[in-house]
Amino acid sequence: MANIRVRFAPSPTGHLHIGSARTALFNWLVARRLGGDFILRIEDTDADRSTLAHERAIMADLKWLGLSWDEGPDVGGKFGPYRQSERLSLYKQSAAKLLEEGLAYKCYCSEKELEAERETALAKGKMPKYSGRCLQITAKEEDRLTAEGRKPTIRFRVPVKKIVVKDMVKGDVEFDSEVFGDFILVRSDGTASFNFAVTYDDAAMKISHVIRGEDHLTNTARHILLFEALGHQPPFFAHMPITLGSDHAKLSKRHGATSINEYADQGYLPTALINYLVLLGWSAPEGQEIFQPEELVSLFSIGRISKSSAVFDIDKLNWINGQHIRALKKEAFLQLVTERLQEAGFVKEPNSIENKLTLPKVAEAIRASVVKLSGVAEAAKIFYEEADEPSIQAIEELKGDEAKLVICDLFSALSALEERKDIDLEQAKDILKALSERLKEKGIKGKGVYHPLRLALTGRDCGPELFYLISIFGREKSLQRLKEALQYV
RNA sequence: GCCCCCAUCGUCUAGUGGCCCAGGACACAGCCCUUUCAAGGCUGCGGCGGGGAUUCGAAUUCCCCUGGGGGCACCA
Repeated sequence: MANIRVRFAPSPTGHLHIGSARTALFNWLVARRLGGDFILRIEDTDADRSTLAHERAIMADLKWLGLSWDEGPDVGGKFGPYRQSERLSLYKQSAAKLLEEGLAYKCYCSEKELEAERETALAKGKMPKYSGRCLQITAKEEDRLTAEGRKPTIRFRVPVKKIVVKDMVKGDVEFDSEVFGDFILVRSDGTASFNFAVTYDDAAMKISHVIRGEDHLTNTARHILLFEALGHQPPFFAHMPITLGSDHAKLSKRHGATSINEYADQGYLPTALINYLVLLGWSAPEGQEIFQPEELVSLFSIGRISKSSAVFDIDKLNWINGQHIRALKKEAFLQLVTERLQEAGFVKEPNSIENKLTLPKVAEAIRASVVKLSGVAEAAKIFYEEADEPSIQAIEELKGDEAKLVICDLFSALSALEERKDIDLEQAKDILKALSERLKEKGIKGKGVYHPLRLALTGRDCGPELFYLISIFGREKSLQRLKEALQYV
């Protein structure tokens, strides 16, 4: 199959939605997998709702996800322009031609009249459809209506026939064109309708595969008719199941965060989001579940897209994000942790000598417990804030003779170290090992050793491993904390 | 109301007539590891919507029912 060309065609009416992102992803995967082109086309024919700011936001979201396009309004391409608002004259020309060929006609019906018609049809239990009344209109009537000030729309004269959508996901789907009436190609204000602009552009831009949500399946029947009228071979179609919320209704704002940027803010990794999104409706042949984007590119196939819609499950996303966080290279994770700690105000000068030394240790110390990046500050705060006031229960625990012995032991071990010298991870481990051996002789071990130390150092009963604490705090801060703890003893 | 799509554990899914008294993952529960939490490991819980038909044999094919979803605009 030569020249694979796929497109993602969002309307710039908001941020990039989870569902749209998934559509974009599948298109991108097909393009990258088959060595085709991925085209970004902005469908802004609805001037009231479309804004340039939204267009930019969507592009930023796509870039954040790592979905790069080969042609688009910003990068150009051979088939531009890539904003439908800039293609209006093309649509007009095309519509004029259809009019001339008798494949379309002018309709002078007002919105009010159409609304009344629709209600009648609905009441009678029919699929609402345009009657085709204006098809019969005479030149005289036309003059009269024009004189009245009516501005016509241009309707497509839908041929009566059966249409088979050969869908790569759903299989052959048959429609009877009689169920949908002559639909509008050009609105009375002269702008193209969605159905017309989409079809015209997919033809003009030589799109080979249209991959979009299942909600467009009925439209596709119309589009096929239009492709024929336009004298074009229709592209291949793949309608993927849509994403549902937990109540099994189409995913929307009331289900919580639905736009990509919200997930970015919460600290989901773009690779994790991609990983999760692809799993909503696609599965790898070997059952693999965790992938980097490049792996997906080599594994993806339209044939393995499932037919039924999937429910968005935040628990699984969280798990996948954790997997991706743990798979991150040390430097990459360090960078992300540093950013979050700066935002939290814990780190002012990431390049200071001290931070250069401790930040890598902090990052690794909290890595296993972080699900989302938004949890970084919380997990790392023990290193930057004052120790918690020990609870009454903790104080009770510290009061024991054994606890006192343990704390004093570490105190003297640390005191013996050279002042102002950094305690590295290995050294910290050695110190604790030696301490544990000394105390073992006195019959104190396991929990009896480490628990009091953790309480003394952090005031908490959970957190990263102790050697991290000592190493990151360093000699002075550790001694200080131990001394403070001793006052409770 | 009409048209279209879909139907395997709570959720995401594997499964294309015998390999399936259905496999994996998340979640949940228990155990192990561990000073703790987390991570990790192990075990468990849990499903082919119902009814017919085809067949020696159906999760898998066909029909009906039921259920869910989508569409039906001078919105995209």
